[in-house]
Amino acid sequence: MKPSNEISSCKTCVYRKLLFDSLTEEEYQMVNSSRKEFIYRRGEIIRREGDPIDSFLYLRSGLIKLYKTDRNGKDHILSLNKPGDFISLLSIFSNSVYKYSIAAVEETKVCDIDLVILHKVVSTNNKFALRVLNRMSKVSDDIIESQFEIRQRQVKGRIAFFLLFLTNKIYRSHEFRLPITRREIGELISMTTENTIRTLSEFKKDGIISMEGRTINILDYERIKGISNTG
Amino acid sequence: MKPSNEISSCKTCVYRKLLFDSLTEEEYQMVNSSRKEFIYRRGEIIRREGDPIDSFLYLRSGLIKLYKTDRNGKDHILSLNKPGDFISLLSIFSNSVYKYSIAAVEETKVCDIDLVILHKVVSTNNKFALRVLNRMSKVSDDIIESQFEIRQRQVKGRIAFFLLFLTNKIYRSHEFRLPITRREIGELISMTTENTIRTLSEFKKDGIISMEGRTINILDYERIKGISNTG
DNA sequence: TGAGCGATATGACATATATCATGATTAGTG
DNA sequence: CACTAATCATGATATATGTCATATCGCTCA
Repeated sequence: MKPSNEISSCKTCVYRKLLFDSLTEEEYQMVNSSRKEFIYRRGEIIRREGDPIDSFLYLRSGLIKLYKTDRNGKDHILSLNKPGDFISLLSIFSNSVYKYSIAAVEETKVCDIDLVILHKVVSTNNKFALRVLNRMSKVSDDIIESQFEIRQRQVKGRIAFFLLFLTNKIYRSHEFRLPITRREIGELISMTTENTIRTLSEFKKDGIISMEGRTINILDYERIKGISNTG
Repeated sequence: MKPSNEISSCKTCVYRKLLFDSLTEEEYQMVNSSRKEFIYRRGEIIRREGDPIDSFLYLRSGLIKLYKTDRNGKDHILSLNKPGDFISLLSIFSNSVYKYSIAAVEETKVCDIDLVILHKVVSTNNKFALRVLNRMSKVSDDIIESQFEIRQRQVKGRIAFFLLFLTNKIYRSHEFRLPITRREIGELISMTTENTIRTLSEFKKDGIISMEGRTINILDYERIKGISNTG
């Protein structure tokens, strides 16, 4: 991890209207001056489960995973998050600790705002507080929702669901590079690495996707949708 | 569902200190006067997924389940909640709709506070707002946590985990009546009714629990803990 | 009070998924 | 550039779990 040298500000941030457009000039100055920016490379851990929450994290670019490690040392990925999502969960209001770990799955730029500053702004600007709240609760809602979707499917349906997730939510394209290893896909949808690989190979053999290493092309979108809906 | 006739107030509520002790007399009057109380019997649906959120619900006595119905009509229970837990999720701040259904699994008394009133108090009393926020985020945190615990175990471990949950979190006793059917247990821990029944029977045959209909007695707590930790 | 339905129970069998083994390929690193 | 370790890949087999069938029990309500 290293500090970013890029000159930037919340004002020019593309995600500004998601969050900061309700701040007064003074509030904005407070937030922006306390703000640090960090760059993490693929694999780097941004926060560990149990770390104290002392800042408000905001994903500027890249892709991260939220995950928890179980008692056997096996990781379970809760969600993949892209810019615009909040990383810090609601726990930041209870001044608690992280309930899961956060790692970069590709080069990722993170904004870091001191929690004391954020609290100050939140307590004086009601509109902003509500905005923060909304964005944050979305993260947990999404986790619960996707876990629900995963647990009602079996292997093929889960893989299909995951491919649709990448197609529609992450890349908005039928062609993309898998951002995570097959092992991580397994950790995300609760199945073994072997079965993940096997199922992707099967999809390829059946001609509904093409696959060259990490590069995937959704050839038969409707068929994948069908598998996601029935498997 | 029927209105409760019991004379009660937030002031004398046993859960008062969890939430209402930071209200001024005036705020308290506002909340308490808008407050309605309802009683639901076992099986009654309190809210359905998709219902608009127009009130703040608070569980006074009884036990409820939060659940979602999948595309095949199968229910998946997200959590069992007891008094002191908040039913309304954070979505109440975005004035949205329920993301899951809520049903009573035993006779349950629910306090219902008009959302407009709650918003008013929240926007003027910061301490209260934070309190509400904390209690509400706990519900989603708990759901995510328990789903994580379930998904890392297999059948026996899940049943053992569920028995420990009832023992430690719900009844605080080694002897209790199962609040839900075997089918619902399956819906909670993602397994079939048959396997749920089989596993409970096996635990009984092995002498680690006694079981007479819905009445369970944890005979060998350490053994169950062991199964929960390794299975 | 008894007809009927859901819950509990259990066995036989089918199937999904995990595990283990073994190579080939790829990516990172000195 | 070569070495090492991770990733990807696939088959054989074991195991966990689901499915289907059938029976009893015990409510609930007409």
